Amino acid sequence: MTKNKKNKPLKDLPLGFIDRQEKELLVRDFIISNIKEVMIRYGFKYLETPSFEYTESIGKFLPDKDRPDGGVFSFKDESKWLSLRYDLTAPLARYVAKNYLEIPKPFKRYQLGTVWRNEKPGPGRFREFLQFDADFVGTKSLQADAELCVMISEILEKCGLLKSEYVIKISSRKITEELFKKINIKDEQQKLSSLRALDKIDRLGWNGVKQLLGEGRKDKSGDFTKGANLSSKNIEIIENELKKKLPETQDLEEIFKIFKNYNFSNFEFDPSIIRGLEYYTGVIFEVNLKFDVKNNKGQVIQFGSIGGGGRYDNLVNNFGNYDAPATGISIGLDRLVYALMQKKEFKIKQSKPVVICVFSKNSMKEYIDLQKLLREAGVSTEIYPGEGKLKKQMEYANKINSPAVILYGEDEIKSGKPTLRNLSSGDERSIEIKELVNEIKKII
RNA sequence: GCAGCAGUAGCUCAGUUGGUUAGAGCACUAGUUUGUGGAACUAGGGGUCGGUGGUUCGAAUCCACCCUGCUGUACCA
Repeated sequence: MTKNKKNKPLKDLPLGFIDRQEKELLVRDFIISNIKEVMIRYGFKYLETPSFEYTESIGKFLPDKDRPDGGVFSFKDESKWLSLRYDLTAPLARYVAKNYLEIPKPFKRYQLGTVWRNEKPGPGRFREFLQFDADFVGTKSLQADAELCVMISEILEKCGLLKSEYVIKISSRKITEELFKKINIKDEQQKLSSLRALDKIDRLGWNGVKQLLGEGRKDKSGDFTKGANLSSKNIEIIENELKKKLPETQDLEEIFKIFKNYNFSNFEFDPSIIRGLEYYTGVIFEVNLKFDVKNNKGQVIQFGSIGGGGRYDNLVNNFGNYDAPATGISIGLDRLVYALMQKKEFKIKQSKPVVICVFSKNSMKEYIDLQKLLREAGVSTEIYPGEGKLKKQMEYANKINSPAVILYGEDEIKSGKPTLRNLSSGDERSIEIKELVNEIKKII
């Protein structure tokens, strides 16, 4: 405990940023290794792009503002604004536009990377998080869209999920497009707020959504949200259309046929899937987990999707004249980790070294020889990394969940038989050095 | 951004209608066998009671403003 708190730097983290512990990182590593393995088998190229991009390269909306804010972290460098990327799709579009002549067409790439969003964090949602993206650029074939769904399913199942624990929900922007034509909504703003309203079905239900399509909605705290102001007749038409159980657009009919060829059935047609992003043009999908996810207080929370994607045929085009229709998927890895950690199967071994206690600095050579012997045999081992009484060393070993402690004091060194103490049972035995590895392996 | 609620030790919280040096549990440190952890016991460290200003003889407690957090909602290109 330090005195004199005044003028000390803050030990707090900025809003929405967190330290991540080993337990979580190991699960993440496990997922990543599965992703890489699947991506190689599916023939995707591995790409990395920088964290920063010119603001104008990853968002067409900012140039005339003197301060680009609204969701991204930005700063002005010399004369240009730079931003931390907020997703991996915009940088991909930039990459393809920049390297169009060299890359194979179609171009398949996957990427793992941290993205940043300057938004209000929520449970399991942070301002810095890891995303996984896989995309096909330069093809209109729905084979690509279908393969993304099959591929993500394979990854999830490799990670240990059962078919009953997740589902891919599918729809198409063409459905809402035709719907707007049918009820004759032309105002872009009105279309947009209608889409946003529809996007909230899973959370607010049809009741809430209808309020948002109409005049507006008052939430639990008493705050009022203005709606899209559609007529009640039109709202009714929308509801009826979107409650249909069968797809009526050509792209969906086709992709379902492809799923059949893959013998892939773990999907659901759900016309209420919208996806917030404006750039989608066709098939859209969302990956939803079906088991309960709890917060740290043990309450079941509304977890929503862990990712999704869809077809965006015009994004690359924004950079120039290359016509590069594309489709892709993004997964929020940290959210997936958060959910998977709650499943019992995910007890991944953390590092728990055997601790060699230090009795005397004069015996360091002997400790090091033991340590070397054990480490070379593949046993996680450490010499107590400090000084202090045996009691303190035992407390340390206990704290780090060490399986065993080796006592190698003067007497033991003289007789050549270290004492091995099993920390879970408390048993203590004198062991020949050549038997040490075997004995320890029994304990671990 | 908007709305509601909250802010007392590292953590979880108590603090009675404003009244002396602000408390507990856990955690931490040191002891209770100078070679033995997880239990127990003893002692100890650690708080400008989120901040600033005000009301009052007196404020953790009342008032105003600000900051931060939680929840809902919006935004999420």
